[in-house]
Amino acid sequence: MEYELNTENLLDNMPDEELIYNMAELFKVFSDSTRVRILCALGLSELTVGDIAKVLEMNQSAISHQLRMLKQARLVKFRRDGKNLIYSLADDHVKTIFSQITEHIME
Amino acid sequence: MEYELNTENLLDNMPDEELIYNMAELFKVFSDSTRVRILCALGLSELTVGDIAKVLEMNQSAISHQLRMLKQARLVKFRRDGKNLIYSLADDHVKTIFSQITEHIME
DNA sequence: AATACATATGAACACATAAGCATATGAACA
DNA sequence: TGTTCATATGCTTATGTGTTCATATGTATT
Repeated sequence: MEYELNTENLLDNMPDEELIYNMAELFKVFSDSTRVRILCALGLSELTVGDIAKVLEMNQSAISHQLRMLKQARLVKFRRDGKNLIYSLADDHVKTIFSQITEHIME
Repeated sequence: MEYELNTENLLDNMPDEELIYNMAELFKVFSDSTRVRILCALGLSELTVGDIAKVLEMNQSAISHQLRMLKQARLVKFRRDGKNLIYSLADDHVKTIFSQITEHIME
């Protein structure tokens, strides 16, 4: 009788497909340096779209497109102030995740 | 005198470009469900390439390509056992990062 | 040495994604 | 109501990415 991997037990203990998919989707949001830069900037101060564009020296449209993704992922929120939309980080997980990753990179 | 954002202070406090780039690169590794599934499987047990292919019901070549990325990112390691290469998770950060993300998703 | 087996690699293709341009939306204020 | 300003959106293009197929590499076994 040959050794054979018992895949059943493994499969039973694997997180379900939907969770894995969602994880990957969330990571995808962090996987672009423009978005990471936006998040870092917002980590320092709440900012309008125009401000972000200025700080990152990028097109307003590009920033707007990326903010859309960040909103969908619930990583940023915004409030209106006159004609401006002021964006800020949605919660503290964002920061925690960042620090973990940074730790890994630093080693 | 109009309000104007002082971008200098912000820029001074932004992490440097290289770190941001590296962060994004690492997140990129986590941003594909195949890779996440591989990492989950390895979280449960060390496995050969063939085993992983079986468990995920995927092409051996596809797994091999993805393992390459995971190796480059130092998220997995391997040792040889006869004809087989046995892969396992490289360290505990991987798990920590996972749990943070999961928490965020669950909310 | 020859063969079988496990894994890696290169090329090709199909699909996803970011950025820029042009333009639409929508709030503020004259 | 019309104009202005900040932001969002649709379209297009260039670039990147995952998978497959075919094949190479390299280790064990006879």
